[in-house]
Amino acid sequence: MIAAAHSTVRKQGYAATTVDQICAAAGVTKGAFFHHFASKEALAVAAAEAWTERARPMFEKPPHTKLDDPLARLIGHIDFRFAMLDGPVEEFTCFVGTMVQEAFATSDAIRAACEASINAYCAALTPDIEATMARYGAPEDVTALGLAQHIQAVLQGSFILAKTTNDPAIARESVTHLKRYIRMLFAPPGAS
Amino acid sequence: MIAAAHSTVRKQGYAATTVDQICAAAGVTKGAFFHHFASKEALAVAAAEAWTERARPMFEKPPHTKLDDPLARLIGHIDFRFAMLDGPVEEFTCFVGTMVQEAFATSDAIRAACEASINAYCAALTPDIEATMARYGAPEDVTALGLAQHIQAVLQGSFILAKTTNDPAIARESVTHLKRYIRMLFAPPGAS
DNA sequence: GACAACATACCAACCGGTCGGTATGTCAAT
DNA sequence: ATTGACATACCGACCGGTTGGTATGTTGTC
Repeated sequence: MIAAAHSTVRKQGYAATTVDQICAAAGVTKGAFFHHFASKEALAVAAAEAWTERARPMFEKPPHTKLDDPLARLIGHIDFRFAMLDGPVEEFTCFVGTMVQEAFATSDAIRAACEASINAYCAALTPDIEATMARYGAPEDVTALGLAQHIQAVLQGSFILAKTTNDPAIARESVTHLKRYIRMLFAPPGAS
Repeated sequence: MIAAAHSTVRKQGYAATTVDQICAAAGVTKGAFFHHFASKEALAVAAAEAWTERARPMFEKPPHTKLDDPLARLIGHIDFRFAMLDGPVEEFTCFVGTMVQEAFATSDAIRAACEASINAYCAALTPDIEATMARYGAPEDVTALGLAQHIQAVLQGSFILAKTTNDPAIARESVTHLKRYIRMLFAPPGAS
């Protein structure tokens, strides 16, 4: 049911997704749904938490996570996210990013759950950024968490652009700019 | 009615916004609504087109548009967008960005209207970027339109982050990174 | 008197959520 | 080994309210 919510909401948004649709997609009845979740909102919260878990392997599995240089790991992560920007738009966009757009002002429970999921992503990115900053230096007002949030912002924004064109190409362009920014940020001054 | 749609959709999303709500906010009856618009979807398309017009003064009015240096105009625009990131989240976020998230897969008319609005924004930004590239140079695979789209992506992404925290601060951080990126991109090589 | 610009009343479909009931255990006392 | 008390998981018909949209009436203007 949570998986059904993920795919349906990513395609249609939260409000347009009905409980019946989720039930049909998950192959359960409405009785089963309300046995496990107190409300549609409760499912949304649970699905946001599950989304965090679903994203975790991204920081553990790929080969680039084993590299020695923290900057190489960071660039490797960007490349990894770049490679994900392929195929139908609704298969690489972010569930919590989609949902929080509709719910931030109407359901604080959903908003907070989405915030926690985004925070977890940024927190997972922070150690490598910190190590990179320690090794390569960085402008004074750059913080590891702030840069992690900027990476997240570029990804979320690229998803929106991809939705407007219904094509991942425009999203890849933006992530390429992000990669160049990070390279420049940590390049020794004066390098071409 | 279009103004009512703008504010209501920005706060609640498209699907959660009812025709009755828009009528109430605009102070008209349902009869008047369906006299002017064939459907809720038709209003959405009209509202997306109106959004483009509403954004236009942004490229003509502010003082920075009169500067001689194209890079200064570009940075001035980023500063201008930065300054907008203040107050309640639903008052600076993007109507078409919010709407396309929900409608890209279910209504191609709305998706196309949102795409046109975003395109208009990027096209308005492109001349200054082109002039900047001509004067200051740029990496080979950078295009003016691509950079304009990246700017748009960062803004859209920062809106989403602001929605998760219900606070503009996180969005300003991201735009600060964007500004630094543009500065670095067009800085003479070897400058600190 | 024709026509645009509304207002009012209404409708069928749909929505989230409820409710009585059933099937299948589990576990302890007999 | 049987029984009764209770818990969990689930079913699907049903409900009150809401939704986008329509049909019909009214009013002011050229």
